[in-house]
Amino acid sequence: MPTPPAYLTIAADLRAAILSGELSAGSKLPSESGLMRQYDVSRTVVKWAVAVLKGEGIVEGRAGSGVYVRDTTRLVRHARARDLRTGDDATSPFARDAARAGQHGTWEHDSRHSKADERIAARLAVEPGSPVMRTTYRFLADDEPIQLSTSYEPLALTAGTPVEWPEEGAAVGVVARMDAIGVRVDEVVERVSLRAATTEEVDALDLPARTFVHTIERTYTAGGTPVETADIVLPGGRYDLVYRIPID
Amino acid sequence: MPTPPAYLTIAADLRAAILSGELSAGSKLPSESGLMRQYDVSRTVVKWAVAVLKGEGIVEGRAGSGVYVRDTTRLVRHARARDLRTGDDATSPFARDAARAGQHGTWEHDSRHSKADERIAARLAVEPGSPVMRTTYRFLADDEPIQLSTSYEPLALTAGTPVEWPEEGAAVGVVARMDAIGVRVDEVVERVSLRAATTEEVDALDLPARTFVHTIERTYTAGGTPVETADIVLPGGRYDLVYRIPID
DNA sequence: TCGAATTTGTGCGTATGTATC
DNA sequence: GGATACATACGCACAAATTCG
Repeated sequence: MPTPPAYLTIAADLRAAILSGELSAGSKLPSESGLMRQYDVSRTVVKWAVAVLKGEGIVEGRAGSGVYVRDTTRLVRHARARDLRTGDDATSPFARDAARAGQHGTWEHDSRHSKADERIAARLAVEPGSPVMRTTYRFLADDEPIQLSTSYEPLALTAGTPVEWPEEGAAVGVVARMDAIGVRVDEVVERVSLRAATTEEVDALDLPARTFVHTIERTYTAGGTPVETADIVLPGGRYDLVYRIPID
Repeated sequence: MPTPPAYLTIAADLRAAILSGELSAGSKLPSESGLMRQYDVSRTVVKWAVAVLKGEGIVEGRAGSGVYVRDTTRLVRHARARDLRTGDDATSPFARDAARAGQHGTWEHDSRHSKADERIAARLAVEPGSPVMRTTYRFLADDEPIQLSTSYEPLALTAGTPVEWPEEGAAVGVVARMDAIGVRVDEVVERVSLRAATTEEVDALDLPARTFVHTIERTYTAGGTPVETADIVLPGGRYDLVYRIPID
């Protein structure tokens, strides 16, 4: 049986200490010098060990200070029919999820007219170049950025109606807004994927470099016709996604 | 404007070449010696650059051979009411997903009586230590392992019935099997999460070391009572998860 | 079959820059 | 300012796996 390399052994030890709670969120790992002495290895080995944990997203290095255990408390994003079918008293699904976690959910948005590129056109079943309402969102929980989203709606559907501008009417949420113009949304499809965060996402979400994100392609349809599609970006390891699907 | 470190520049160059298709799946990256000459840097820098890409799961090193671009074609796992409500002619949801991707889906399983630990007991709403049927699965697409799953059913529900042993009856899938004993499954909840793969998962799924996996906690309920719960493990970056949720 | 060349994996030592305390 | 800590980088060495003549 081959012995594992030293840097993996050290990484495993530190990981176990973190998962057991011995090293809690926010606490500092032993310094590189300390680990060098403790394991009698070179700085190279220590750096590779810590790099493994950084790659797993469970620690974060700060130059001049130390390496710290990241907060792993998870937010939960719920997707279920009941939450989407909102009434007049509704708040947004995001605000509700934040409230469930005891946090205060807010968001910034920016809506403007745009044209569908090939990817969005295919998802909305319109011609490339068709006019769409494009809205970018940045969601904050207790003032920390926690979710990005870019939403597209075909203007052929909403132009001139009271819900043309997503954040300016009384109705909240795609289902309620479409309902207000007589469009009955009856299905939502989400495609969940995983990839490394881009540098833009690292900046916008205040993430450590080289972390992972969940990406969700969400499309609402009414009678088979897409009425909204969105690209949603969530920090990986900070979110659990919960789907509740009725059967029959 | 600070210039990015050399190793990130090299990583970005290689990543761009991969994403653009210039370096296609299965092709070999330039050797470390080649990159050292090309960028006029030390071997250390090249190794850090490649380590970034390994951490992103887009390349894979093979000692003595080279570093290769990983296959990024994605399987799609569908979760929707229509697929779960299977009739007599049904195949498993997994086999159907594989067929959609033009692959041949098979699986191995191992069922045995067991006792619910705390975690499973909470999910099944039974007392810890209660008897359960525990079934482990290993799913293969074209003979390559692609998914792991461990399923638990309370024996209080199924013991002595024709569906006690999940893979031995005529009915396929949880919904159809429960239907056969008069239990009407009406909801499934899935919680999707993300974490680094364990060494066991790396072995069982034939993954390169230190990659990510999606984990899904799935629970079927009938009238609010849990009838089955499962832990599902999928290689990150190889799977897209699609959820289709009816509204109203 | 064998051995040499190549390539990655692991590891040591050192140096400089820069952020933090 | 000085001490400490991490980030980046150079050079070297040997082991292990693979490739290929």
